[in-house]
Amino acid sequence: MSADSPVEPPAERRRRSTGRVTLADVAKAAGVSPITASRALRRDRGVGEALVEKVKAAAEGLGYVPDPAARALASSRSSHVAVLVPLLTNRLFVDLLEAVQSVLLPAGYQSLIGVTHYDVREEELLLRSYMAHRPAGLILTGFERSESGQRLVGGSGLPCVHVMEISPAPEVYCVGFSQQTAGLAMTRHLLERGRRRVAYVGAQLDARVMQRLEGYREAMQVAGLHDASLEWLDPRRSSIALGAELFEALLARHPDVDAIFFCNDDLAQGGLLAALRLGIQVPEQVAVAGFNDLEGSDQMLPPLTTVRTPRAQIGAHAASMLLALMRGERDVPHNVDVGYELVVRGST
Amino acid sequence: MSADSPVEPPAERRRRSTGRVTLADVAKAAGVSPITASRALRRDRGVGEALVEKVKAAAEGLGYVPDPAARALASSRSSHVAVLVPLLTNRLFVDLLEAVQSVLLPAGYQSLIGVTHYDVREEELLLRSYMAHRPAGLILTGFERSESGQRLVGGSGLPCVHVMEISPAPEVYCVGFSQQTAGLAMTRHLLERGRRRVAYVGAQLDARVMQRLEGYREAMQVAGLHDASLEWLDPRRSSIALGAELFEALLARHPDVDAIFFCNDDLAQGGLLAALRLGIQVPEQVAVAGFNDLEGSDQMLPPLTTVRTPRAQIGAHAASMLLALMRGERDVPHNVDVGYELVVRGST
DNA sequence: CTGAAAGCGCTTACAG
DNA sequence: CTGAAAGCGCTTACAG
Repeated sequence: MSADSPVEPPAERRRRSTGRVTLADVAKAAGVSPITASRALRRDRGVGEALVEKVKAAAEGLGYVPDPAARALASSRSSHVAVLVPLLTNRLFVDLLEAVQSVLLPAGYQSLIGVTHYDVREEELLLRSYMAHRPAGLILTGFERSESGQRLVGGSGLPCVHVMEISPAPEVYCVGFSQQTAGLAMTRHLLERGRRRVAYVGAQLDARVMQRLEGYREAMQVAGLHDASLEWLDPRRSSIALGAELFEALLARHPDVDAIFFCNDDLAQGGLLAALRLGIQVPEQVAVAGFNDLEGSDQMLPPLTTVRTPRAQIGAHAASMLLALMRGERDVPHNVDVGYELVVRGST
Repeated sequence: MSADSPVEPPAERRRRSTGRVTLADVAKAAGVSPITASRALRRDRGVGEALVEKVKAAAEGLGYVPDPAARALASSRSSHVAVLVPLLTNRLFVDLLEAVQSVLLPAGYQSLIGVTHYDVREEELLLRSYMAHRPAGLILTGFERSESGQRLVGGSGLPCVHVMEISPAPEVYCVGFSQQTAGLAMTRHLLERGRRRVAYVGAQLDARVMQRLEGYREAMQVAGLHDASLEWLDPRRSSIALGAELFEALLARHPDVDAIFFCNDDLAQGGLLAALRLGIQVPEQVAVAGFNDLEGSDQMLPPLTTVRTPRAQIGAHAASMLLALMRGERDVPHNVDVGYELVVRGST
């Protein structure tokens, strides 16, 4: 055996072996061709059950790990799924991502997480950069994007699932709920509690915040109580501090307001803390409602009434849907409405 | 031109072109060989400035995007950096990640984000799976990992930067601060305020929480005030609700406690809310301190005294350090201490 | 149901 | 400073 060494150098020098256990090694060990080994491992078409077992055993024994790069190059499809969310600082999207990962990872897919900061230009750059990695699929938040971003997605022909919103469009896959209906439901709840001067406070002003506003408007108009001066829209990033600031400013300007519907729980928590600071009674003087049921909302004084949004369910369902699309399944439902839940606590 | 079609099919049928603009196209357009084009684009070794410009122009003109899979396969090094954090539900790590991404993305690297849930077995699985992608580098949180996780990292020979903690070990790269010293500083602050019965409340009990505990112990022992029954350690996940629960339980058991040092701000916020609910005066009856300066801490009643941890700086610095290591730079500083800041507010 | 050949798009290792 | 050849580790497209 040691006799080989002196003769081989020239050949050896040419090689660039990475020391990796390769599919060829597995095939040799199993006594089949590399193609068969490849097919057996991927459970592709018919390969005799006996062979599949033999190949799997060989792979196991050698500690074979398929090379994603080689696979991607040969098949022009990687094991990556690009997942784009607006923010990681909103717990909502973290919960969504965790659920997505919990479905995708066991299925052999890696998530490439992109944070768009609610900026369509940033999203487009991310899309462009991630597309170069030939992802196997896409998960995108909502439907708001730039023209060319849209084209990138459409032109790629890649399976794509949109999350958080729903859409009747048949050419689009989505998992979410009607933000507008949820906004309507919360406003109705406040009206049913006897509130008349109900304000809506929105920040960030992304599409979903505006859809909730639509629901609020509809409920207020139906009740004949709509007053445009009670719509407070601030483009700044949603936060506890901003909620406190807007709560104080709104009540200074409109002392007769008897309920505030904040578009997100962090704002509402800030509002509740401001009320404590200012000695304003909640809900006696003013009722406070939020959206999303974020951490801490149930601990506030008083506990915050809000809309619980099933983001974990959305993430898991979207990932499963994407898996089905990537498998090439036909008649996958396009539009999945997972609903929402009104959670009434002490603040209203 | 249309005359070609009838003759070519057999050859065409063999091809599997993806329609992508390839390096060969760029090389042809620039009138150089693919190798030269490759080197020019990567700014590898000497390629005439004139040629570099010509190649770049050609690439630009054709809209060339390098194929990461092909690059990874040929060089056995991808453009991925694996970044492992314990949790995304702690804002701390989100801030860290954002900073890492903001440095890595412009440099052409993608982050593969892995969430370990403070579980060394989960971390090991992630490591194993990410290693298959031949990442160009690693960013890991802390030093606590399984034997085989350790071996995976060490054996790979990959550049690796550890974040959040520091270590004098010369073979290890890290960016962080001394958690123990920070814990010591906060405890001293409470003692200087005249507090004598200072409790430490920790949850999760990961390495850093225990290091802060060490600092607390040291300060208490030096002051001759250490009392082991005032160390409250709960393995459950840190949260606002848990902080409220532990605050109430601790004061019920030890009514003489005059200060509580929570290992994280979410716990402390919960403690503050519980105090409000129970009518316990903060800081008069009991002072409350937290750690990390998370969102909302400055909005609490009273505002929370805490330790501001420069996680954005840590993330950015770690990413730059990794970039230097991946470039093969020598004498990169091993151990970067970015410090921390005691933020004294109304709660102490 | 299985396999020999070619190719995916790059870079490494040698030469010149 | 530039290039022709080979190879990275897989899978696709054809055959049988």
